[in-house]
Amino acid sequence: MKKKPVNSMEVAKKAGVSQSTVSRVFTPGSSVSPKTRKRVLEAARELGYRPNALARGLIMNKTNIIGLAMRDIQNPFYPEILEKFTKALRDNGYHVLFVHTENDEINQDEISEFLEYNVEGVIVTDATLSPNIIASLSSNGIPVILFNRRMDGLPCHSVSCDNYTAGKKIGEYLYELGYRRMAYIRGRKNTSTNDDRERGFCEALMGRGAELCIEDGEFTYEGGYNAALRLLGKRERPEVIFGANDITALGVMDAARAIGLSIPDDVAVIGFDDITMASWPSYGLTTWRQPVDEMIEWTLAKLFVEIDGGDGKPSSILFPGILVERGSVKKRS
Amino acid sequence: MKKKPVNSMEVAKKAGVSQSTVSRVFTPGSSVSPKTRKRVLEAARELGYRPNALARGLIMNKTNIIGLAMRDIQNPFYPEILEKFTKALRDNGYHVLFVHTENDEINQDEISEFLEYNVEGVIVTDATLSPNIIASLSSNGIPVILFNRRMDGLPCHSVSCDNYTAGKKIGEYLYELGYRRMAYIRGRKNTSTNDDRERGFCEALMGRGAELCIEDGEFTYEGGYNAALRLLGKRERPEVIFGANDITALGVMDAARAIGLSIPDDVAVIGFDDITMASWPSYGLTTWRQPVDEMIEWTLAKLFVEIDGGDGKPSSILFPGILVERGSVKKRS
DNA sequence: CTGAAAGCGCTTACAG
DNA sequence: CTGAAAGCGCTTACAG
Repeated sequence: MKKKPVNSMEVAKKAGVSQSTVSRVFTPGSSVSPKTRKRVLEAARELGYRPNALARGLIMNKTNIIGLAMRDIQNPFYPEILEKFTKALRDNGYHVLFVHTENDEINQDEISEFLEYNVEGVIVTDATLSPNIIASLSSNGIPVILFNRRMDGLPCHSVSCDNYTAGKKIGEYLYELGYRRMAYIRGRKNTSTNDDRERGFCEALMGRGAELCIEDGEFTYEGGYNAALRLLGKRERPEVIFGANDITALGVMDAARAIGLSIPDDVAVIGFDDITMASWPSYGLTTWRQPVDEMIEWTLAKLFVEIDGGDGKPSSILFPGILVERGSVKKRS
Repeated sequence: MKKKPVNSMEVAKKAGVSQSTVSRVFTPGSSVSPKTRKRVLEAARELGYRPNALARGLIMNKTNIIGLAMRDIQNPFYPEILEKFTKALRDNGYHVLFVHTENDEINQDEISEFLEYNVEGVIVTDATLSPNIIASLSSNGIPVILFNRRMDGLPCHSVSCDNYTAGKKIGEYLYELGYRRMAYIRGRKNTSTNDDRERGFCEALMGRGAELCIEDGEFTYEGGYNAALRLLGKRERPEVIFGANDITALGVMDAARAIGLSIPDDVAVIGFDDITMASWPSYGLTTWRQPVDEMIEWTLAKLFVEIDGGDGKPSSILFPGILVERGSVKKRS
């Protein structure tokens, strides 16, 4: 059913000029006389002409496409990220080739797509790339930016919240509030977001005489819910549970309530991310806010510099973020 | 910083064959001797060659790109849709050019992107297109499928839940349970999802001696929350509130609780969509489940038929969906 | 300011 | 089975 769209030659004929001239009219910065321009635009409008981005991309070696790979779209943290990236990229004249990654590590097929379509850069939000895949991208001169994942020693950029320090501060915060029996519900292991938060949290507690119990939660609501059930069913249940992200913490809150516990009196809960739902009255979750806007801004700035021929030196940045106190944690009396 | 990727000519030289042969090796169904194929693949692997999808798209007039336009990514209903579409499209060899629409009606710029990149089809989830934009797509032979929006008399396909009948059944269900003072919280007006649900609901109640009060809610949590506050502050508050979608209904539940009302005893709540959160223990929202998988399946089947040269006759389908009873509504005693 | 021509990286008849 | 050549729709030196 696909008809051929009109091309610049047809417009040229109609306007009585050469095809080169038509091309110039649609190339910002080219010199065309106002009269000719008008005639060409007129003809183009009548014919419904639009420059073919593929042909343009081919000859200019510039596609204006950015590859965006995202894994956990169901976690409300990410749709917001996707929306903001898409909007900002469009404002800068770029388009988004969207890939949903199934696993923690983005695979070869998913990357091939980016390579074949000659994307100008790749943003990966919550997945990692194996060193040789990053190499294959960067050997093609395609900048890669890891958003919300940290990978040291690889030829790509990364931006995330300073999860280690945040985890530590959360530990200290809870300790100072009087909590001594704590639990942490992990996200997926081997993700820097989880590991850094976990490490920071553990270190804050070490040698202070606080108990710490750890369960697996997979960064999901169900994971948080089930882990909380296990934790809260113990003889000595934790006084506070730190969920590796907000969606986990929401699961914890619901589990606690389901077995008749009240928050924060029977058990306090703290999360990480500050997704919209954390502030919903049903939850009022105390959490650590990731500075999403700054992180996105940095990502794009870096991306555009690299596309423009930046030095390609891998850089990595951590944004602090901030504790947001709501009702799910209170000072122990 | 962008280096040129290796092209088929370089591979040809290395393998000692013509460029045509290299091309054939990468074109499924072309005849190449096993020996030659092996030599070419070897050379390609060593050089890290990948066929350039843009050049291929240009010559074959087939890009393998589908344009996907989505508006309300923040509504948890849609990330799931996005994930499923992306996955299914990839399984069929297509890639997704993602556009986030800012307004209810998708605008010219957003469509230009699709046109310029020669997408083979367009899926629009929760936005509408003006007739002349649809015309410009279909005159280029690009099939358009509206997902979760109904538009009659336009040259495009549409699939959605039978919102009118569902709204009606919800009205009857509530009536039969003994509810007489009801409220409906609207989604954005002039969206078929809202209008059909509203119309069905109203008609079910008409002439039965039930009261119906309507408030605006914009399909958002905040909208639902605030509308509920208005409704529940009245002298005669409604016995049940129907939120135009689940996220609205969740806002209603939180608002009701915030002012000390219990659900469903003081006020019952019903939603629409059956998003994951509707089944969370904190909510247990009774709602109407949209048959998302079937809707997606139909969309893709139709899309592929059209791409293959279908008749282009606009078709429209409604799936019934089903009532899912949870705890937020109960029989009135 | 404008046109003729080369070339981006491919696919595909057409010969052989 | 394989190669030479044309062509997809553009941009951009190069002349004029």
